[in-house]
Amino acid sequence: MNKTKSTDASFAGLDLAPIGRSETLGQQVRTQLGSAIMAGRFKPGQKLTIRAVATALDVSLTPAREALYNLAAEGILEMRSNGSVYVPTLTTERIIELTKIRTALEALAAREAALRITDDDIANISRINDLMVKANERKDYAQVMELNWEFHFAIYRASGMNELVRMIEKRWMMNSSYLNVIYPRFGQMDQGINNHQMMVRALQSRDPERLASAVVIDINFAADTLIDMIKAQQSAERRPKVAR
Amino acid sequence: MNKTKSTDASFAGLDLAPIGRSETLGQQVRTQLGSAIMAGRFKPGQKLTIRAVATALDVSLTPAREALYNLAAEGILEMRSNGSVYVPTLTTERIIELTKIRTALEALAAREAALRITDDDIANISRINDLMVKANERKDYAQVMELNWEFHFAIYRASGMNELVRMIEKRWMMNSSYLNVIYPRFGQMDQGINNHQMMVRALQSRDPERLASAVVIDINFAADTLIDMIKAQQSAERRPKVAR
DNA sequence: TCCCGTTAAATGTTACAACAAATAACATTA
DNA sequence: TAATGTTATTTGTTGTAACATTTAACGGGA
Repeated sequence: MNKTKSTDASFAGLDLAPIGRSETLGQQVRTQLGSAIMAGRFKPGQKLTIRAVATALDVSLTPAREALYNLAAEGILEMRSNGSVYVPTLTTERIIELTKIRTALEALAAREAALRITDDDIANISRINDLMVKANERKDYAQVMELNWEFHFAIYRASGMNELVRMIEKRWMMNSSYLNVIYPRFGQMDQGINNHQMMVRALQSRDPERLASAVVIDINFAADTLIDMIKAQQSAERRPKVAR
Repeated sequence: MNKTKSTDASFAGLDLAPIGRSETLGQQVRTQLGSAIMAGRFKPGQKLTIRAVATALDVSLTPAREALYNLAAEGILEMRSNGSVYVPTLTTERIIELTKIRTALEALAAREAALRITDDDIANISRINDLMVKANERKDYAQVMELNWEFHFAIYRASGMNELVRMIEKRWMMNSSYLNVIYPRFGQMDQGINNHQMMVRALQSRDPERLASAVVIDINFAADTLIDMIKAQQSAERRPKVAR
């Protein structure tokens, strides 16, 4: 009946942290590439070769390949039939599909979050939003993008559904190579700010449906502007009047 | 103005298929493991070591590791901190979360499918359902499970959303290690048959909401029975009156 | 100039060996 | 007998080399 687990009493109050066993090289490479992608530091369509990654991060082919192929397996990078890995390119059709999927997932997360969120969480989220408004006023769009990320995921994490949050994260990463496309024209972000205030109010009233529809509006708005910009960029590339 | 693509006319009517360049070993291993998982040939919690896979399929460690880790990256297998890969175990809480996600994704696929499905598709789906009813009558439950898979995915594919279909496939694979748990008690599958007929009728009327709610009912029903069985199995394991 | 075949370079694939870490098996002691 | 320390075995990690394939560069001929 008695558990034989011998928790030596002399180690009771010491509160020792488990030794920080370092991640494997493959995981470290994966992390580095992941945050580079999230920060939009790769261009859409860019080719990521195994050897380039390996030499850039000073590891051998094995961990570089592992990281690259895992990212591809997760759908964050795209692997073509010749084995090369690319930063995905977004066509209009693909954006439409991704947006529908995001809508379904993030609306679910929002509904669950509205039921479970604490007052502290709401205060924190509201604070993030204020910071984002200020960053927008001083036109620090890189900061705006980062705070936007934090704002949304603070809400989604409140759902308590970790697997769902991970899935949403991946969808966001699929878009983030287009961050640099979006930056310049973010002056009209006022609409986005409006959406966020709707979300905060919905949180305060803890109304699942209201929050969900606010999230859906925000997603669709972002998708529409992204489509506009991609179209604008494409037509600009088609007629390069001024040679570079 | 004229495209310079030289499609040699002498190869016009020949209809030659592209040379079947064999997949890489890693992909083949991945495929084999995938179908073994789908068929429920691994037990929940089972450990899949790199070397075991490598020797079983007669390849070196490299492709075996690649396949295993990709499956883990996709969320189909579970990787623990020591680097070992396991067939995931489903707790009740996890099933509840997965079910909510499945509901969101498959309802979306159903709605889109109802708008796009052709008469031929409907006829085919109805035929699959008939085969499934017959298989159920002759208690060929392995066949029932396979036809159930075909039935659902024939609908989802009609949505035209490939990415979404892939996501749903992964969710199904997460459950399929429990197929062997489900087989024995599938006599009460009659309810499931009922659900399918609701889905077929909704397809025929091309009513998105009706189809979506039928799908949701089916998913929740399956999840409930799975939870029941897991609980029953656990309590059976807790008191092993008869020694093995 | 453009097409085509040839050659060279780049890149992905795989096996293997050496190493490190985790786990299991064993022996020892209280 | 149960806890603990020790050893052996298993298993994951990573670099390297050899190989196969793809892609780029080159050059002759129509």
